[in-house]
Amino acid sequence: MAFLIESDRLGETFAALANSTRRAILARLAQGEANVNDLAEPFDLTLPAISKHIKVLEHAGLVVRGQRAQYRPCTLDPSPLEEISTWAEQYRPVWEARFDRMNDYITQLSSAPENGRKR
Amino acid sequence: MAFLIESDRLGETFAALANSTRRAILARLAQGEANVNDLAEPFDLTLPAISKHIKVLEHAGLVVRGQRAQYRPCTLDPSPLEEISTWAEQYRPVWEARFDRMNDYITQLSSAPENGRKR
DNA sequence: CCTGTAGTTGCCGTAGCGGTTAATTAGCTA
DNA sequence: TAGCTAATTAACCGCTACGGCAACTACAGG
Repeated sequence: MAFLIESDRLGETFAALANSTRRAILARLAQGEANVNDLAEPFDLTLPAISKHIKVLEHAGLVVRGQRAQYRPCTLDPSPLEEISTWAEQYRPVWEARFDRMNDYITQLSSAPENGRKR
Repeated sequence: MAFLIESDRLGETFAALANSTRRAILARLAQGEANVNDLAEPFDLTLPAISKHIKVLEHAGLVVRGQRAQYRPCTLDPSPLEEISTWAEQYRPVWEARFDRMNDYITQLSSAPENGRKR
């Protein structure tokens, strides 16, 4: 009965990346696979907290989990990062145009007869 | 007494982008400046709700506000988008390596003697 | 079977988000 | 001045995020 439940993958990715601990975990995983304890080590957080962060990343598709004995190794899946990069790149024309408009603005300012008076 | 309050600009940007309404507002602003009522029009939300979304975007540095009579026009500031694009691009080597590994995997598959059996 | 190690699940408290309605501020215009 | 339009603020509600602790599951090895 999954009716009209927009999944918003992009939003989920952004939400996952909004947390600095999670971004740090991703950075660590970019070096290669790691267990939960390894990932937890740099942080002043309990293991359950890290476990939950990992679950968020997993749900966002950023982390894939394995199973070897009692270890559940994490690996980075970068495809959502590719997606958000692509999304952001949509706006590249805007931030490149910014300089042009800035120039326009400055030109306007210096050629305008007067500005900023209070009435 | 603002002691040890890490500002986490990147996190704030990601958090702002995590909401689809806010991303839609940005998309609209990419076409050019707009007032709050204009921005609210496409959504099934009250004006205060939109006003709050705008404040989030403003606080994240994604929107700059003006003042003309009773209007407070919004314009897009794309620099945080440039930042997150740069951040994501850090991982490009990872997602490009993925294809190589995929190829390895496919090569393995096609040279393997049989696969996909259920145990 | 018991013990140790790795990790997850459940529950709780605090805080913030996303939405509403109602009231308020700010500026134009008659 | 009064009244209209634009937008924000205030107060409130339900829900979720993030952290902790305690209990639990899962597997390996003696």
